[in-house]
Amino acid sequence: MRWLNADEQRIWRGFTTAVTKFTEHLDRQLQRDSGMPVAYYEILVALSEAPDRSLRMSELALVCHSSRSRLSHAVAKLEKEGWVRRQACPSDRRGSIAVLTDRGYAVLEGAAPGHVTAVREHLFDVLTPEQLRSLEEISRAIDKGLQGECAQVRAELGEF
Amino acid sequence: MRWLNADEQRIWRGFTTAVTKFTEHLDRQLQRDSGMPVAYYEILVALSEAPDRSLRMSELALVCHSSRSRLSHAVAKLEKEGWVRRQACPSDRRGSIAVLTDRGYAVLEGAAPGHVTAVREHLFDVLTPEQLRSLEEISRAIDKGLQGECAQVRAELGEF
DNA sequence: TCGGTCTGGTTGAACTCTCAACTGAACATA
DNA sequence: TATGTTCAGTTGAGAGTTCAACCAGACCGA
Repeated sequence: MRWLNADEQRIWRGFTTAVTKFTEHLDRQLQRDSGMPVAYYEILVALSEAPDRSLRMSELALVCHSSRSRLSHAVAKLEKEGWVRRQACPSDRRGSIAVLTDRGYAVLEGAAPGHVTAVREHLFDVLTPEQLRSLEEISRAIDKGLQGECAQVRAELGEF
Repeated sequence: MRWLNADEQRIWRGFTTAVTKFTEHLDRQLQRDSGMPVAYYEILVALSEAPDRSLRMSELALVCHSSRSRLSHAVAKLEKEGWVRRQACPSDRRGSIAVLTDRGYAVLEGAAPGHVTAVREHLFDVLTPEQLRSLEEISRAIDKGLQGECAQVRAELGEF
């Protein structure tokens, strides 16, 4: 087994530090200004972009990179807030369809500007166009390298 | 306020997707193979690298980019496992020093190879040297752009 | 049509994290 | 020495996540 050498360690720690701080900042901003965690925001976004502002739970889980369980709990909470409602799936009686309510849409409209601003300020404004191109490639490479794993998890646990 | 354009959205989503999948993979691997979340692993690493394998709680929080509260809960758990113990700080009676036990060190030795392998497989092995250099710069830029925010949070909440 | 298996989704318990409140010690000032 | 403030760390409650167990409907071969 090969350890990380000094260069690799520096890169690794720099990367995790940046990602940790960045995601925590976004989470804190959204929680403070709109009272919801990023995970819930992403559910609302996914629904808002779907036809009829609705998606089956399994589709939604896929889009949000969320486990079924997590999504189920989250949608339960969002439903209690009145931002989402669930309705039966006509074609498959096992299925359940999450629908973004008007109130949910309004909340999303209120939350989006602050969130987008935070993303812009701390990602797009601090990187050069060249670095952004590079970041896209890097993301794609990491994602691709993870395909196998995720498929395996899906197979083993019926998750994702 | 400026929304993200199509290019920016593609980059943004690619980035969050990659980061989410990557960190979840690491967390799952460590939890499955060594029964601990990455956050706890990082505490053990930080202690193992400190002189006498010990650090004051506040130092440890700083190194781990963790809030005092989170760290306190985490160390309580690690103490219950017998991987860490707390002792009084001689120079400041408010202080508390976390010490990595031999058992804790052994657990870390057992967990490290799998974790490092996962990091290598899904980060260093999928990126070119050029991309790694670029990633380091990108991380540094993001981190730097967040300095102000973190200082502000520190000031407001006495956290970090 | 029956039984077995797979799939979509939910649930509860255990765990981790966050936030705010709190304790006790240090420090500064009068 | 008394008082107010700051600092280190802990605690408990509430919120979100994970994991495993579960239910019910769909699917499939005999």
